[in-house]
Amino acid sequence: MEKKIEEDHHHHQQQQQQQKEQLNSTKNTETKIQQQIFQATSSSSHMENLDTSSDHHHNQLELAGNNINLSSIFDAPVSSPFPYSYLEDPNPFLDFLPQDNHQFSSSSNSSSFSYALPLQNNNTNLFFTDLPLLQPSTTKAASSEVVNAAPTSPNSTSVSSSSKEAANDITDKEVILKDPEEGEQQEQKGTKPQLKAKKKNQKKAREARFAFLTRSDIDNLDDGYRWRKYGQKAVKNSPYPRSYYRCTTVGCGVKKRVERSSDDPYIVMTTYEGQHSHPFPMTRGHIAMLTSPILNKASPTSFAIPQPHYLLTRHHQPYSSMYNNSPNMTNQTSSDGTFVNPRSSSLHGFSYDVLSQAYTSTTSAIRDHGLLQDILPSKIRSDTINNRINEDDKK
DNA sequence: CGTATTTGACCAGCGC
DNA sequence: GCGCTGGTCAAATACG
Repeated sequence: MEKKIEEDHHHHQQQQQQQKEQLNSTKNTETKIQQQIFQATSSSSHMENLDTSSDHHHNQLELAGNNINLSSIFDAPVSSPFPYSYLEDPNPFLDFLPQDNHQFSSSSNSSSFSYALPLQNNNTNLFFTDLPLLQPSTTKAASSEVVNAAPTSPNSTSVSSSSKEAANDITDKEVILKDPEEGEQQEQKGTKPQLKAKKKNQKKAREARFAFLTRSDIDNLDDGYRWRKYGQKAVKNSPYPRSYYRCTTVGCGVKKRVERSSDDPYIVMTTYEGQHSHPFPMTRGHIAMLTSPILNKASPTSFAIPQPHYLLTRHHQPYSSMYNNSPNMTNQTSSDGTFVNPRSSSLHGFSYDVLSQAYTSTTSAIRDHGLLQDILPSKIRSDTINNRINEDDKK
């Protein structure tokens, strides 16, 4: 059994290598491919006939009639699941996007463009980022620059929300997400009984999750925080393993899981769990960036000053695919389905509002999902693949 | 040598 | 109760 897993893993690694090579060869057509991906996801009819994962732990994808509730991928809301760079950067990534009429649209001269496609009956925020094709070593180097000199904490905003367990027991019960257990958990390391107790507690008060879809060949994206990998597991029905990371900051119990889509190896799903109990570790590059006037409108490729890797390389440019039907969001969707930036490119307010909106609006339907097979309905995934194939055929 | 990663083992939860 | 799977631990290993 284990040998088989190992063989599979080896096979997966080979696949990944091949796919990375493919990535380079298909890079030029990415923009169009990406566009098709989201055209596919924009149709509500594509939400029909979804199959669920055979993963018994995460196959609770909700099907309400023909409508899949993507919001259910979140166990619970989380206060600012994104690191500083997403939520508190005064020069948010939205500023990098085309902003005509505050609509996100495809960019004809760049592989970076964004779509945000509101789906019916979906409260979920699926953030897509369009990442460059870089070597992991580069990311690692950027991460190593991180120092503790941060100003504000992403945790400063509290979000009213509900957890999965709460949702299971008490529908629509809202709880305030805090992280009082994180310190305790650190202290409990030691004996196995303690570990058991810890795990039980974790199960009872499981941290919130926030899934983030990214297009990249880099698995462990540099989001500005420092992460230590503590595990890796083969994922059922997926050729790609899932990696487990924990924030390296003492006392911070935030975790993240990283896995690739089994159907689209270009898509990486990062699932954040918990809240950082510390300020965002700002790099020197960050400081330089924050004071740089070029950030607002300049092309990312024109950056010349030292900056965090993920910003230099447009790591945090989202597809901005916000699946959200909250009242506030509804009016921000144009008739053609194009997402309208509700905050006029002010990410600072935008993201928090979007997140809290989504979280508080999904309290009755939160289940234990959050991993890739749950967040990307198979129909969408298959559409993605089909579109990619079609694109290849056109060449 | 300190830190990060790898990886086999272990545990808990769930379905049957 | 058993088997499967996800999640975590921690010793071994790799790396800078």
